[in-house]
Amino acid sequence: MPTTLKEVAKAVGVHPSVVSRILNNKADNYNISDKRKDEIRQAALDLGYVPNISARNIRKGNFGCVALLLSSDRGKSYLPIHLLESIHDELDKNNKHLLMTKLPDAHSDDYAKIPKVLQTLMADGLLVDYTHQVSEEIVLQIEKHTLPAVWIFVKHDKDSIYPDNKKAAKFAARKLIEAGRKRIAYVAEMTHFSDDMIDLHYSIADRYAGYEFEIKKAGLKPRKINNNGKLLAREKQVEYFTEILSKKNRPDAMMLYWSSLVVPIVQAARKMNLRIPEDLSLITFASYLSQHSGLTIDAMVEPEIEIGAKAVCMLNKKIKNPGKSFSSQSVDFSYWQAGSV
Amino acid sequence: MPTTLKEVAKAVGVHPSVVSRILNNKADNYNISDKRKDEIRQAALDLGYVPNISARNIRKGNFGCVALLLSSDRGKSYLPIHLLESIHDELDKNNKHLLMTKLPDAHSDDYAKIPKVLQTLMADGLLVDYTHQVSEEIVLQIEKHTLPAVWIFVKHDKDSIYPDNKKAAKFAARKLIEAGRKRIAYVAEMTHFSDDMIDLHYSIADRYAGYEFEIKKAGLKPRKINNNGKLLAREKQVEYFTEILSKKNRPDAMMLYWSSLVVPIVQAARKMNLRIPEDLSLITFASYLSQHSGLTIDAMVEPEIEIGAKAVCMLNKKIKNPGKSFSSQSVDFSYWQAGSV
DNA sequence: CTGAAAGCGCTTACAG
DNA sequence: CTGAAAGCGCTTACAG
Repeated sequence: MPTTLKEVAKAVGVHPSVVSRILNNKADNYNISDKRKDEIRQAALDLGYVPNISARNIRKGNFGCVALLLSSDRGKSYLPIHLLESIHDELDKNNKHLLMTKLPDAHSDDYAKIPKVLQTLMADGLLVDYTHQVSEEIVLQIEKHTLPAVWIFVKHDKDSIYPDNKKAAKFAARKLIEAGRKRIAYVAEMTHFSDDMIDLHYSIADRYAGYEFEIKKAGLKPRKINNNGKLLAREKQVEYFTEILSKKNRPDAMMLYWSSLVVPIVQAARKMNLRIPEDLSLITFASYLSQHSGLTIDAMVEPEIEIGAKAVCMLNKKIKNPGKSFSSQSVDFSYWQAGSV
Repeated sequence: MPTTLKEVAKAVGVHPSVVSRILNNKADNYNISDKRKDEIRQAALDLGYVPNISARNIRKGNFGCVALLLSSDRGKSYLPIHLLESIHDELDKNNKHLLMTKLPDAHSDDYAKIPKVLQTLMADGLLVDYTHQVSEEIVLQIEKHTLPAVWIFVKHDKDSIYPDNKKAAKFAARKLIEAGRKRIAYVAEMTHFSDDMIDLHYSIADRYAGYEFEIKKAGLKPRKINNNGKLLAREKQVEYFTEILSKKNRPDAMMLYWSSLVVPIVQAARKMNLRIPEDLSLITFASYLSQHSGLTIDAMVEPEIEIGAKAVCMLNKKIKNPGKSFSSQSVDFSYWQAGSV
């Protein structure tokens, strides 16, 4: 069993409160001799004393901890390492810890577990990372819960931090227009979403809207490539894009919903002997990490670091002002240039 | 301030201990009437009562929590989402929470913070994910620490869970040999490691060793492609591989240290009009996620889910048997077939 | 300078 | 069936 404060005190022959004061540097007002301080600190070290945080927390009345709530379903929450690190670092500045928690999803058997999970959480606040629209029930459960919560990658009126997808899409479209492209297509995601997902992520609508807006403004015609909304197996994708690129009136530029589309499109382009960017300009949305993992295509990069930091800031404010809500904030994408436009 | 047990008790007009017993289902032996049970549960619900976990933990003498220790340095720890989820799920089965903690690295200014971080951790055990050899100092700090620890993705004699890279490399080499390839090259990583990293990850040696073993066994000649150990900018990589593939005696198969090498090699192959796999067979090491993010190359896939689960198992055993060590365990890669061999 | 005491919110033998 | 009490390990006014 771990050493307690009492044991350290006994070893030195003083009262536990003295040890506590010295170890917590609350002794400045008391003119305790350096000798005694050293003596006590050394004893704590020798005995391998580690303060019991639970005991401390119970006194302080908080947990010094924030929980990151994730979906259990693969694909329903988005947790790139940079987001995680940024959340951690920002919490660390406030001497708070980060707790990871997957919440059972609506259709799962464990659904009834949610309240239990939320109850057993040792956290002062919640960071909710449900990338895709989550069931009403979960939202309700979380809002009903006493803990302050901030939502990330989701567009709510209040208490959310999300990337400005529409603005980024406009920016990307303008890049392609400025490059002199005339037949600029938008390629929607085709593989990521399962059929039973009714509520789609806001980025799906917003990216297209931004694209459409700029294209029309430039007097061009929007074209959406999405295989009629049907999923397409990985193997079939190259074929699909090859066909599109072999038409007479083929696109001379493409804007991709997500970087997973890059591989089949680049393969199709090479098959058709189309040079990038001379014959075909490409720009995609991508994760921050893509910049460092060999993406050779220009990208609108998710502002994961900033989102993490801002979310923690907002959550801290909510923790300090219980019951208060804050306006949601959008964050701009950054632009990663790789010579494909 | 949150509702306490006492307040619930007062609302119903009973003693706090009664409420505690009923809410924790310890009331079976006491024949408490269903009516009273319902009454108390309802009151707890109405008042939004959430038990204070710190208070509970302090009584139980543990934290119900395990900390995952990560490096602060990008690239020094490897945290794919499936590993994280698997760790979470396995802990969840044991009603334990997961705490994320980045530890300052040896060369950082915050280095002195390590002991403090370790001290302030509310955890019953440590899962250490320092993918690359970590400084002696950190190892020492962690071993000195009273908490039981398990290391993942690292090959120690004791208390570690790691993937069997040598075995996987042998398997991959055999695949290429069985496909009738004669000029099988091994492509070492060139971009990931900075110059100042002296201790390299064991996978670097082990993968090459496995490859070399099988190649020699088959009477073939090992060839290592690594640009003389020098880093190569992304842009230069396609050039580099194009040159290699344009030689008369070019490789007819390649085994890649990591999937980040796929893009430049595939691009170079297309430039040279080499068909995959007819003219060039490829097989790479990759993360579990790659299978779902459009990797079109056969891969030895990191067993992230199994590693997470096994690490948690071992850690649980260590928590139950303080001071005891366990033999390290290796875990096999799985093989992802994508038609490139 | 130091100690005795109260108390954070909870659980659990123990007594009735 | 229920209550009074002790105690988990700590911190912090309060008293000396």
